[in-house]
Amino acid sequence: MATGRTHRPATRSRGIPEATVARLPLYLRALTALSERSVPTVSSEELAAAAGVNSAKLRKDFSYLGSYGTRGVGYDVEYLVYQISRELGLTQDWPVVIVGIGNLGAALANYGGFASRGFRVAALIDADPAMAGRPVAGLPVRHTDELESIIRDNGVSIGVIATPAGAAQQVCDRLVAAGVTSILNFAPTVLAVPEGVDVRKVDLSIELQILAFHEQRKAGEETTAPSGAGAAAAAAVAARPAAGGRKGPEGDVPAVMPA
Amino acid sequence: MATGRTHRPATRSRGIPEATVARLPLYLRALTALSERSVPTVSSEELAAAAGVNSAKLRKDFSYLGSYGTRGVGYDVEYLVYQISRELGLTQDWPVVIVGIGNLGAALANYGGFASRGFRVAALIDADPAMAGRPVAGLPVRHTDELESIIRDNGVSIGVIATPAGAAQQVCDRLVAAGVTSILNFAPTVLAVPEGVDVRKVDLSIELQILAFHEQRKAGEETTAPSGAGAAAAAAVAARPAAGGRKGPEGDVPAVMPA
DNA sequence: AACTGTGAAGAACTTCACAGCA
DNA sequence: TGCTGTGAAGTTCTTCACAGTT
Repeated sequence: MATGRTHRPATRSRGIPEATVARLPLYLRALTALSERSVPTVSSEELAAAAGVNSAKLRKDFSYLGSYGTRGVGYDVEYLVYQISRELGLTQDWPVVIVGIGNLGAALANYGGFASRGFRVAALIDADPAMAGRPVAGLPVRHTDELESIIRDNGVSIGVIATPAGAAQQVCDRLVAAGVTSILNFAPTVLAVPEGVDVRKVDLSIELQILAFHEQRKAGEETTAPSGAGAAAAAAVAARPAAGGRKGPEGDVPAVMPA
Repeated sequence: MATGRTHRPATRSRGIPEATVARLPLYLRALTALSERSVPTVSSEELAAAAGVNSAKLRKDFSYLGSYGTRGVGYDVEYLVYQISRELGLTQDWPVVIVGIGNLGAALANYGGFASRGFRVAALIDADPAMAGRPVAGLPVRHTDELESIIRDNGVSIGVIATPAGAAQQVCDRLVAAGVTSILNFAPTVLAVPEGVDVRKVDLSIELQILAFHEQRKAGEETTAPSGAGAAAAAAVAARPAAGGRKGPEGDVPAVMPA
């Protein structure tokens, strides 16, 4: 998982497990696609395949929402779209601001998946005065000075941070002070927020690192040489701090040091 | 979590739990920051705070890697950086290709977090002939026709898909056929891949939807009106398919239909 | 004295397998 | 007959709490 919640511990919100909540958007996406093809009903098996999960899990997930299926038949697509949307809070309009309009911020501003799900980009905000007024995705970029008034005037409660890491905490503090209570953080930093504020993070490089981990294992298993061009990056490496007799991984290899 | 693995079931790779693997990049980032500030050692408590997890979890995680700490003292920062990097496979060079050079692809190409962790962008690939040759992040964009040769010539095993949803599966198929075995997918689609290929997905709108879910709960709890400008999106909504007597959520409210 | 490493308990999540209903 | 909904079993992850080590 590339992402994780911060604060607000393992309290199931109204009985729906976090893991289930995290999958509802997947189901919704699959259902929306079926809806567009005018498919009237779908079985747990079919929907599960479309969403990339297994059917027992899907049925269990839906059981937390209520009994919305029909035995022997399946689920009514339109009805389920509505129920899940409502459960996720997507039947209301959520104004969001995006702070940090670099490549990523611009990509987010242009991303169609937001608008189609009730998220309305209320404003794009950047600290660079040269950006101010420039249109991105049809909206004029506003300067950071206006952050507080934008939040208040639009009743924004969700903020997206796409600034460099160094600016993220400061932006976060200002968002929170102005009334934002949910933050989606793309900056590679851990944000400190007060109780009651939710943070979710997306770190692009973390995902790649997890892939690399598994990729490395594959290469090892097959005795295929890793496709990389040599064990380069191993250069800037530390020697064991002190003393000896340390147990290596699995106890089989005695912590070998590189060149 | 915004992300999930596909295929390759719950088999712990060499005894390290998935949940632990997913946190190693976080620790690494925190450690790198300490390293840059020339901090020599760190306790589990301090490092956990910097990484945004609790210390028991961190110690447990590290225990899967081996015994790399010193009781009464803590962990040697440089040494731990090396051990985690090695475990993640970051001590080798991973050439990656990015397919789909829109805003998001460009943002990824420019993202510094890749290069600094052993990921080298071997090529940027786009289907639009008008893009071909145009420099993005210092690299000329190459046309999709060259995809297979680029993969083979550079020994690429990790591919990043940042195309529109409609093109993603086709791109994926070509990547896999050419030898890619790990895919990071930004397109909002479920990708089908053969056994042995890892897919991780990042869906920008899924994260927002999860935030909206929790945000909705907060608003409910406090009897504060939701900050959105009216319950707009509730328009295109289905009526209950047929029959009656269905159990609503928690059994307390009888599945109310909107206007 | 301070802090790691880890068995053991507990919580969360997943999967099984089948009763129950249309 | 076919498919949902769900107790129960199984698995993974987290947290506790303390023995062990420097």
